[in-house]
Amino acid sequence: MTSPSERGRMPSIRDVARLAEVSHQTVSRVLNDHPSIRPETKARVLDAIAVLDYRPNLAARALVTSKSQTLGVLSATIGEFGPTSSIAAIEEAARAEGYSVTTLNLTSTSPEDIGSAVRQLGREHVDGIVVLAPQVRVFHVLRGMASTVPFVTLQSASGADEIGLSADQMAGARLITEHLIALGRTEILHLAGPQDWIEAESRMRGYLDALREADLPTFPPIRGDWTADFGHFAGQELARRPDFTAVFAANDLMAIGLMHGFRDAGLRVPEDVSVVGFDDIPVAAHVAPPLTTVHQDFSELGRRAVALLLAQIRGEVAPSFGALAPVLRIRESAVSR
Amino acid sequence: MTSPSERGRMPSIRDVARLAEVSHQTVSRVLNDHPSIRPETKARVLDAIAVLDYRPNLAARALVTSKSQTLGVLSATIGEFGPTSSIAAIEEAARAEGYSVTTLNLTSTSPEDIGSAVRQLGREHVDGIVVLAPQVRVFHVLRGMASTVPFVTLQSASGADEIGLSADQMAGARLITEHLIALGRTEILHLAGPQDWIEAESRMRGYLDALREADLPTFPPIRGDWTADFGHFAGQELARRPDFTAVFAANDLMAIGLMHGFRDAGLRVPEDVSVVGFDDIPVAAHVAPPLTTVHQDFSELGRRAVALLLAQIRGEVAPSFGALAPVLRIRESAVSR
DNA sequence: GGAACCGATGTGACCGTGCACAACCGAGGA
DNA sequence: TCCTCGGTTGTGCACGGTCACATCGGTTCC
Repeated sequence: MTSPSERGRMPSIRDVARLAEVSHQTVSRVLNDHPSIRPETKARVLDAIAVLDYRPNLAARALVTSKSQTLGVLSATIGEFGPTSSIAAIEEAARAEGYSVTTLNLTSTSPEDIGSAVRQLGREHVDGIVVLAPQVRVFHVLRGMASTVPFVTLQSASGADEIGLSADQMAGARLITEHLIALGRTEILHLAGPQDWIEAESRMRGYLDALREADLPTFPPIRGDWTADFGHFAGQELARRPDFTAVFAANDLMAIGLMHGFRDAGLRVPEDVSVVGFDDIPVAAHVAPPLTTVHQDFSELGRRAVALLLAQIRGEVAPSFGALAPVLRIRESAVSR
Repeated sequence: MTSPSERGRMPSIRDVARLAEVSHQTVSRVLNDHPSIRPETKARVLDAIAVLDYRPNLAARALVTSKSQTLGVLSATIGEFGPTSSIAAIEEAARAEGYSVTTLNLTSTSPEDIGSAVRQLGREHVDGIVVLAPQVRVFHVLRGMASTVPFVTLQSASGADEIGLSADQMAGARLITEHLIALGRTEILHLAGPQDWIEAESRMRGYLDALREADLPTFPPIRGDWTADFGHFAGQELARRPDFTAVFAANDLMAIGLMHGFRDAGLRVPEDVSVVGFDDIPVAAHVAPPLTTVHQDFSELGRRAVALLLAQIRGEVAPSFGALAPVLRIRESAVSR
């Protein structure tokens, strides 16, 4: 004849109720901050909770409410600095609001894989999803899914009507291209990101706009894959046709690789060729020469994503954020001729 | 008079049972691959599942089995390359085994915060925890908690009796220090990681052992904080007392900052001072000069962590892994005098 | 003075699954 | 023929919460 609490089980709401000499429902009310509970009763229940070291069973709660207090993060980026910082911020912001976070890394961006990833998160009953999958394709798949789960993407597509938010990539790209122009560089190449990426497109458009506005010649952009290795390769190749005086690389990693390639080929950065990047990763300030780039506040981006998603989940009006202003970080990899 | 499945609810195991004309228990058996089910019955159930697009409710399952099929990742590292790669690998390996992953980033490593983080994961009923919190202190707190949840740490403490695994840091540090010695560098400084970090200690010991074995003078190590900014600062300071010909920095970020500092002070790397790092982050090959360092297989580490943890959860014998052999990546930041 | 109402609490059902146990059936051995 | 046994299936309950509704005592208002 042992009581439930003696059988080695975790204490349940009913064990607490027994100890506090109230009904299990009263305990539930205390847990959920129900308004009409006498302070005295509440205190007794809280005591019992403390004595038994009771913790609510989230699975049971999820079962009956069909809300898991969990957010999903769908990521299609391979451990780069930016997305990683955002994810950390998302996680922190979510925890602060009482949500836990489960991440799902996409290894491919085929529609089937995206679909099954979203379904998997659905199966886990996440209350909402933050998507860090900056490929245009992913975006379309998601919109087509008409999923029942609310979601937010960290990258906005071209249209302003999208549910998404992002630093203003285009403005940043424009800013840094104009910086190169102001330095007197007129033959400016662009080492772009992969075709499918939303951010790659925005940065390229910012670059093109700036050049056009200044009546400067544009060159067909080189398509890269974001990696330093590719930048290195591109640098070696480009050095053979030195018909340019500056390169805007779509991210810092490629910019650093690019400088390496130029070095290999005997081109001097910044004197012969100025190089600028995008993102302001932690090493950007310390490479040789220190990289002029555009700083992005990835953490703030993550926090905003959570705020937006939670508003959507709770049916509140979404807070409106202005685009995150990009900041130019002028260092030494670009100088006037 | 509507059936449950018409009320807009998700189909349950009983809806499937009704359609397949079996009991709900039979459906449950099919879902769990129970051996004694007639193939014909099983087929009928599977049909019904497909027709209704039924998905098991994980919350209900977690409630009754008190297993969540979820692994927790406790991380105390701020978005560095290594841990991030490991986490991605952990996530992938866990998903492959049918587990989902929830991450929890520690902002402080005070015993209270660690305790509450572990409790939080416990509340979420994770089946096991992977700890990427390389501080000695965290290790002690965890051991003291006698938590009921199985866990694995990605960094082993000094004792070999610990549940943990790691690349062989000491061997890697030794390897690269010996490389410097072989190059004829005899006055070798060490820019170490923070006092509390297990990996910082191992790398330092590897360094000290190698020097001692070669009968070379050791210098009191400089304590850094892993960041490139600190490396930069240290480089400028060290340049004032050039009584050394090489520096082994405990990670690549600090090594890169260090080279920057030396450059600022007019010291030539590698001619005047050779610099080596640890980790082999993606930019290491592309900075100027390309950084000689020790390569670590962070992904493999993550996979092994999951294998070990799952074995522990399932009560199987843990697979025994040899220490992950570190690999020297010889580049140009260290040369013979 | 009684009805209506409100705050504080209790009662029972229900969420969707897995487990223990029972029941049934056909085969095989005594 | 009867009993045993193992494969196959069904019945009822438990898991730990929340929700809808009932209850009860005390005010308020007419």
